[in-house]
Amino acid sequence: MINFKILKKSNKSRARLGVIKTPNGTIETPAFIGVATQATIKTLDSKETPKTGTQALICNTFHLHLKPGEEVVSKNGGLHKFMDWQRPLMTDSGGYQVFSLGFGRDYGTGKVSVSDTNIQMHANDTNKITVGHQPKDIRITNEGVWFRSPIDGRKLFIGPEESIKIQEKLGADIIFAFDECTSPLADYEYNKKALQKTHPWAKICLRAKKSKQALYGIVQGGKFKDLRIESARFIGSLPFDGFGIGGEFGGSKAKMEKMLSWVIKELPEEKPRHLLGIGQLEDIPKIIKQGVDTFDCTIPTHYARHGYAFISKKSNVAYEKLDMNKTKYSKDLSPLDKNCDCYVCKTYTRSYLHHLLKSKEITALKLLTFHNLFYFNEFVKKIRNEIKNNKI
RNA sequence: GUGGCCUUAGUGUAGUGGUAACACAACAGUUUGUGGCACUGUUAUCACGGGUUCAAAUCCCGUAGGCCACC
Repeated sequence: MINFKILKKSNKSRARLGVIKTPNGTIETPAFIGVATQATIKTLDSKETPKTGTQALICNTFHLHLKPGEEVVSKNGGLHKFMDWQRPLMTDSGGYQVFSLGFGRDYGTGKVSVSDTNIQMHANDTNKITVGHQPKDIRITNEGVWFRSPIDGRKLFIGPEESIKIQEKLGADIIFAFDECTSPLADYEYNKKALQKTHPWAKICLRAKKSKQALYGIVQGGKFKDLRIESARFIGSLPFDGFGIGGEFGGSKAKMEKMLSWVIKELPEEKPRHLLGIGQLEDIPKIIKQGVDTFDCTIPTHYARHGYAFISKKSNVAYEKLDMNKTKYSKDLSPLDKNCDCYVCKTYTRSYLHHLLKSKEITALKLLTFHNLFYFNEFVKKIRNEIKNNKI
């Protein structure tokens, strides 16, 4: 059960300011949701994470089903107690793993765009995936998906009903419908057929849910306008508590904005919208202007573990990405970001962080994770203020 | 003093006649509903000087430096 209140609508864009009330606290929107796939923000514990300004987390059904299993989580008193996070919590349905462990892995592609090297590798592969194709390691049927466990190789089936049952045992405040996330390499026909699975699955998810958890439906349709609109109309007409927007967006930022503009117009105004798995810093103002209320993204935490820090820039460019592995930081006595109020920036020099990274100390990953999350949350907080002050 | 062995990218090594390989480092890039340090590139006239050969890191001679054994 959640309650979404819109406090203010921008008159310059579709952006809006709001509050999502959950049984475990509130989320001020627009909000960045931290990715805690395995029931933790990697390197941080549940006492540290709130200090980054992170309001809510999203865990993953597929991963937690495999390890430790929803029964274990349930015996621990549910996800909130298990991970000591008495704040808003979401679980992703496992639908993304249909892509990431399937065609995503087969072709080495991300979901947003095919990277430069992959563009060359797959120059002739656009629309390569068409109706009838199956990924190597998983099998997608009308009823659900047969996965092979990355842990011990055993086969396991997850369909809409299974996903909901698992998510009920996990016990997050907001759960997601099971969907098929398609690849950027999939053609129109494939995406059309995928909707013929995702849409019935959405209804099954609604019927299967017995708990009072909030359930979000997920809009798919790839980069194709009529499919996106069809999906948004269908999913938007069902009695979900909110809506996720998933899948791939045609490879460029401009197309992502366009896709959002098609979809969001079709969704009920009064319900929250969550954009799944986006965004980089430059994406965030754009998606908020399109009317996105919450979004999750691995960028701040994932990059931190590769040694990158996001910092503010003096010039008018929004931000800068520092690779703290570079030798040039070995004697740099300045903080990561002198405009940042997080304790990492108040305490340590770049020189120290560089040293920790080169020494392969896990503290390096922790400090960078903390700073990056803090930076992202501050970034979004500023945008909330801009909406409040009629600037966007 | 005599005999033997060694010298290949910043570092450590592979390569015993056909136009230099690997690891780490360095440098440049990638990462969007998370494989916890990944991926993709770039970087050497093979100690120096001669010689043999169509062809030399590779064979021969000399020089320099290093290691070992013996007197």
